[in-house]
Amino acid sequence: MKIDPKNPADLSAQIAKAIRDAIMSGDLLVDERLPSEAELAEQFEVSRPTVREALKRLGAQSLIRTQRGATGGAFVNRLKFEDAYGQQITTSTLLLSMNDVSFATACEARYALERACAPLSAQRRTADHLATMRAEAHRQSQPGLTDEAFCASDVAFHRALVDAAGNPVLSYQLAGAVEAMQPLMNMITFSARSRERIVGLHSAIADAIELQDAAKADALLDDLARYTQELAQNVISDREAARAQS
Amino acid sequence: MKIDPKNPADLSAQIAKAIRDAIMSGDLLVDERLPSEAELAEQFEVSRPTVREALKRLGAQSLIRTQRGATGGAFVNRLKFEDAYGQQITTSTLLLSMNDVSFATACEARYALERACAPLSAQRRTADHLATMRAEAHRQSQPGLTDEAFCASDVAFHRALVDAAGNPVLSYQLAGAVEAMQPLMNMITFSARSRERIVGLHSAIADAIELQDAAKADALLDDLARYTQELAQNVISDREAARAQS
DNA sequence: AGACGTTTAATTGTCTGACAAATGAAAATT
DNA sequence: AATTTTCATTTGTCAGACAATTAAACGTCT
Repeated sequence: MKIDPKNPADLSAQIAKAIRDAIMSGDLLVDERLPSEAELAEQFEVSRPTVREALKRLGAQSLIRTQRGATGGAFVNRLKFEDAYGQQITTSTLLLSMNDVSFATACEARYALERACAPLSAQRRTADHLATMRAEAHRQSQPGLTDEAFCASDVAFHRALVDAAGNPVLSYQLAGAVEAMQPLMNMITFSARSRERIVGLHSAIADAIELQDAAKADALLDDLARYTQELAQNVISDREAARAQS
Repeated sequence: MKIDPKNPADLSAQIAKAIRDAIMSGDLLVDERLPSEAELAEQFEVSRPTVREALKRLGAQSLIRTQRGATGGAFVNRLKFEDAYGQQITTSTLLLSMNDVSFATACEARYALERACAPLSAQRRTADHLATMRAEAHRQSQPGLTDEAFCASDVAFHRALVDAAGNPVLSYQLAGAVEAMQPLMNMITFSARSRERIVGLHSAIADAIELQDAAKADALLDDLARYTQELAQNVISDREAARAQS
């Protein structure tokens, strides 16, 4: 973990890579303490600020945590699912917004992934998950709700559906897809009529999950996906019409 | 983008957050140049090393890129799917290895996600994707292959299957799940007999995708998932038996 | 005037040395 | 023995400096 070619640029990146590799290969174990910044500087034959830049890079990926004081230092961090959620959501959100990903593409991906969870969710759903889904469906039926609040509740509903699968890996993978969709969803204005239909589908999905009817849940998610696409298509058409008129 | 409470610790983290928020909110556009490190230091009323630590954090997330020279500086980076792949894979790999995620859980997630792609892949597969799948299946049938090479080819096969769906968001989400499985897959030693069966399933999957038979592909993936779980279970059982004996 | 080499200014990358703040352990005191 | 004080270690921050890189501005020659 100490090879640095004589390329005197990107030193901090090279050091970060060396330490990252050591962590990923198991050379450094969870909660193990790294040498102090001064020692690392000596080992790598660089200055302390350079070492610090490398450590900050690793900190940004939640690979290490630092603590001040006598027994402090940098420690290999046990990467938690909740830490990874945040990073995944940031990355996914930026990916969608910076690459001109169409609503259709993102929506297709989201519902494809959710439908992958549905059979497992139907099989393993607990009372907790069902209660959350029903509570969110009920909230969505309140009249005074803003579009943003409606979307947020929609995300919460689908999160509960995904979490019901009882597979943290799936929950993690889908967190990004579902949450990153929210900015795109916010462009849709939901009429009372469309809200009614969505809430109806949500309730039906909750019913199917409760009855452990995976095929029904799958079909309903397919309906919901189609309807969401339809709503988005209308928004896009309206905009183009308005632009043609002006 | 310049609020810093008088808390004189974690300054670089606060600055990184401020800039990150500015990027995510659209205040800073893609390819826009940030102020120079010296100007940022002045704006935030901190020293240049502190600013640099903040920039390194953002660089680690591929949110900015830096360039030296007269017209250089830090620029808001257009986050590419390929950049995000790498981060997702490191994060997913560490998540699995550091959280005692069982092979069964990871495997279940992986195949659930792949089965979500299958219908789309069947619908949109190109000659390229089919050729890759068949080439990898053929490679897997070579006798002299090491277990690692077999696994790597397995990953390539499934990557092609996922990419055939023609949805970059899906490809991105699944890259982590599929690649992060590889270290876990490597614990399995594949006998000639089990390889034969896997290759057979792979070929059959390629056939189903070529014929655009989504139901068949789904059923075959289910078979493959079950068989993989069975192989892993055997490895685990053998180990426990060996431990009990010693 | 145009092509080509040179200088120059701006910017990042790195280094040195220093001090402040936090923190736990050891030492001193009650 | 319990509590307080001191102290060493480590991270967090700062100031100033120099090297390396890069493109634009400038000058020179044809």
